[in-house]
Amino acid sequence: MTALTASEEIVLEQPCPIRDVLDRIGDQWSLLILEALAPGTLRFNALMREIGDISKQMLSRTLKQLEQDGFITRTLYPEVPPRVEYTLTPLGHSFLEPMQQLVAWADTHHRTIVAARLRYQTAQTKP
Amino acid sequence: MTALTASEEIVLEQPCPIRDVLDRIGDQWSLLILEALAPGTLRFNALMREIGDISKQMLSRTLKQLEQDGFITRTLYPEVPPRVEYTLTPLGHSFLEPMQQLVAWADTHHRTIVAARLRYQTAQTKP
DNA sequence: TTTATACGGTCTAAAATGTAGACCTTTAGA
DNA sequence: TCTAAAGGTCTACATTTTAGACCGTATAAA
Repeated sequence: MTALTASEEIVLEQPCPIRDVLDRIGDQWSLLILEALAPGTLRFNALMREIGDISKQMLSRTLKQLEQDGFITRTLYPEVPPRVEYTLTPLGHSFLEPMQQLVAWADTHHRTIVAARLRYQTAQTKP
Repeated sequence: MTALTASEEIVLEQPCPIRDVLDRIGDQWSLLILEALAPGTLRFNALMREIGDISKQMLSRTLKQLEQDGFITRTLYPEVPPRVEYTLTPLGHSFLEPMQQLVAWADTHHRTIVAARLRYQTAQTKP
């Protein structure tokens, strides 16, 4: 019995579609990157500036995953200094549609959540 | 100039509603817990069994955050052994509506993503 | 001529976060 | 008497994230 190949492992590891997809997308940075790319193509450093507080390593790593999963494409122009452009694929765009609903929800209910948080705090500190 | 209180910090720290909400919800477990509670109230250990591979500590911690943000309520019945029930609030339910869209999207596109992943792998290993 | 800057990363060490599993309290049942 | 169950907390270890130095090349400024 031979060991599984890396790709076979990846396929078998996650039997639940929702977990498989959301484990990747729900990781603090993926979503922000996809949103940043929604208006159009951006280069690596432009993405860094756009997002603001992501480290190079995480941006690099997350972009690789998003490319791997087919959400974005990476185009390297062999110039000096090198130019690398990241663009949403149709899959990436289609993902943002249901995402917009979530973003709208967040916008609408943000105040409610902040209020709940404050209520909880005061309830804990002076019981 | 006095330091900020904890609650003031929480309010000021996150100026972006979407990040604020999704940083909490997009953390590997929150979503799974909310989905598990969608059909109805569950007790702590029932949640553990339902989710399967979450640690007690993370379940406990995440439930606390969800309660803090007003997504769920925690009801303790002072029996022995104690009984604790977790239930979605209206806010929690309303959140699941846009979430369903995302889950549906994940379901629909899961195969595409897995395929993209495999293609990427083979492209990398034999260039 | 030397120096600085920009590009798109990688590498390393340290900090933050997550995990598994022992432990706690009280009561009922074997 | 010993075990199990409830809903957690605590500790030690493992994994993940971060900050920041570094890399190679080329153009622009001093």
